[in-house]
Amino acid sequence: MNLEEVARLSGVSRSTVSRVINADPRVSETARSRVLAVIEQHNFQPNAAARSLASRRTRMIGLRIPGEVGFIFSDPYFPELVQGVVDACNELDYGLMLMMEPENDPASAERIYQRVIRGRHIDGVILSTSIIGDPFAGRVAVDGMPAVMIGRHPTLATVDIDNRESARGAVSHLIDHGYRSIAHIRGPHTIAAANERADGYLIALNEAGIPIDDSLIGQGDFSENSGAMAMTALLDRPAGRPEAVFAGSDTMAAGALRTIDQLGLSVPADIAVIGFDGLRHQLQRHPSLSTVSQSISGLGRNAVSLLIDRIAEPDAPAPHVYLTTQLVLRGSCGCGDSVTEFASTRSRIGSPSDALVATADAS
Amino acid sequence: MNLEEVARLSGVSRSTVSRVINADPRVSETARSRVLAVIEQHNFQPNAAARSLASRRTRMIGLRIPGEVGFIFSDPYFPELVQGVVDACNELDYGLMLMMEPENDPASAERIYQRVIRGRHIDGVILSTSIIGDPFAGRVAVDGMPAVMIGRHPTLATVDIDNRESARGAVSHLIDHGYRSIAHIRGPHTIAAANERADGYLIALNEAGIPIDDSLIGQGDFSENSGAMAMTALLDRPAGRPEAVFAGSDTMAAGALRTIDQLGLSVPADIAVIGFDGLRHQLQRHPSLSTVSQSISGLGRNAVSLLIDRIAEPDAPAPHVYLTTQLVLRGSCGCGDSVTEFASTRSRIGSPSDALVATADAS
DNA sequence: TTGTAAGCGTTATCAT
DNA sequence: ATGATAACGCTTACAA
Repeated sequence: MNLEEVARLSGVSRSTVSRVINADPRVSETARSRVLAVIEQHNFQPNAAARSLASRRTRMIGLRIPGEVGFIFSDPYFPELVQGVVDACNELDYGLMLMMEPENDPASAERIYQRVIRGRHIDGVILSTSIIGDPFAGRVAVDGMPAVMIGRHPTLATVDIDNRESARGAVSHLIDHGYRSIAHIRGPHTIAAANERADGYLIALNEAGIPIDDSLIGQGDFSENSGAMAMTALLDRPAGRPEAVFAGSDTMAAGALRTIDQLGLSVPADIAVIGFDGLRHQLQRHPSLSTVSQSISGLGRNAVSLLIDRIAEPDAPAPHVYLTTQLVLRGSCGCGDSVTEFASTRSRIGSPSDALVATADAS
Repeated sequence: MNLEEVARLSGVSRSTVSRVINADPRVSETARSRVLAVIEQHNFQPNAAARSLASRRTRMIGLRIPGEVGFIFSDPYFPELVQGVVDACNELDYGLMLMMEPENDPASAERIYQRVIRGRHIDGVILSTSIIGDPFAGRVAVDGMPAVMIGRHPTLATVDIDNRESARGAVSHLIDHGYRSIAHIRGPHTIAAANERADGYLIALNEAGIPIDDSLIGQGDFSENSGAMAMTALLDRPAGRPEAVFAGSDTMAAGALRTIDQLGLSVPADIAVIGFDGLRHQLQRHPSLSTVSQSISGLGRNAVSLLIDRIAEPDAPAPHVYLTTQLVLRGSCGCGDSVTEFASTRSRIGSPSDALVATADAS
């Protein structure tokens, strides 16, 4: 069954059937209803490849998760992101192609790139994490593939949160509690968001006139285990254990809490903890985790709608959208448990508050 | 740049270029090298839609995760499955389309089905979870879409583990420890694997002559929280707390352990715990979780390769493949921590050991 | 409002 | 081994 046959059965031309299917207003009611009846009766569905070939649009977008993030298993970040992207795709009748490169296989990554991007399997692509030095973002621009970065990028359209200001706020809050020896468990230097959060940590200390102590900065990779190990090192410092720790993600915070528990220390009495992400998961424990909450699925949804816009108007200026975050105060930072106060960064289109990202016009 | 132009630049016909691209042996070395040079030079990549239209194959497969599983966030099962599927797709140069239905929106689910399956966006589909009464599996067969079920199904090709035998083994092990009051935290009745694991639990008790006590069977939904709540109820039983609990998933076991911790009870002294899945994640805690370990990514990889086979030979008999599981004994069941013994179910093609699944010929 | 006809960029068949 | 040429099933001017 194809357009031709539907046309024959409804006594109209192929073009008219095509118009009906594509909701073209230039069709008479009688023709439309006849065609729709035939379509209904035969449960006809137009062939995707033929549509794509003729219209030069596939109604598919890609979600690219870089090979550098080997922590997909241990961090609920990606499942939540995918959920947001999928939901938006479903609403807009777009298909989603998952592009995950193998971790250490550039040849394979290149094959995937060629087939999917240059072969025009998709109309546009969402890049999920700003990796320092990642060539992918530059290439899609060269190949004329519409793209949206979740994270920061000077020329691509972006959806992001203000990582630096959010982190600064969290650490300032710890300082307000009276803590002065505040540690940070940071993510990889190759991931932009990790650097921005570390920047926010430094800024907050500077603002309070607290000297920076490098031994208070632990290195993690966003996995729970790395958080636990970094915490172990921080508690072993010759200079003594810190009064508080700001973890670059809730998952690393969970690891830190595990270490703290195992050593028989208590939170927040012995050491206060604040995380970053606002994963539902971390609500369960006692005391529950204070954190910078962001809507990860919201990032995904916004990225999709932005991308669809850009597919329609590839030459419009690339917008940079920033979503709000909330500082959610619960038990682990020293606030009474079940207390929830909010301090929001502003949601806006433009540049983050510190104006470090190259700006672009709003859409 | 298209085939035509490559042909012109290499001084051959379009057909020859097509043959080169598709590794057709009937091309002279001279022609092949000339064509390859031009392709290389212009970085040519054939258009996916045109290929699909002419060849009637898209080189894309779908992974369908049913809307019934609302627990995607809280369970690392799906990320790991996706990883296995993606890896296999990458190796075989197939693209992966994610199909996740919204939870309570049949109309939207239907739209997705029509567009993707009937519109022939994909060459085949992997169905990720056997849901009782789910019409999807039946429909793909009707629509002539090759499919592989991860789980059980009478007519479709399947990749699965022997849930019942694995669960029986785990519970038998608890019985061997001397426990007689053994609880089970089970998954939803709509999910086949949950029922099979519950069956295994009952069988093990029967074999040992231990009477079934319904109050020892807690209901969960595979989320950590549901495990915690079920455990709370089990510990509150008027008949007293059980000596051991077999959880239908590691995630629910983690919830149960949380409850046990919070009540100040200790594992395995006060209560022994065995989980199911073998998530890396659960290795970290003390005592670490004894569990039935399965290779979730292996299920995904096998499903892909099986699916590709079926796309090539849709009329071959549908194989049922069973992967091994291991009973991994660590601290939580009462075995000394760091002790690891293995009891494997056998990996095989055919029917599970209890022969409850309709059999099919091996491929 | 409708139909005609020319693509879209491949693959596949059939000669040569 | 190579080249014409006809599909593949749709969209989209352009005509009517």
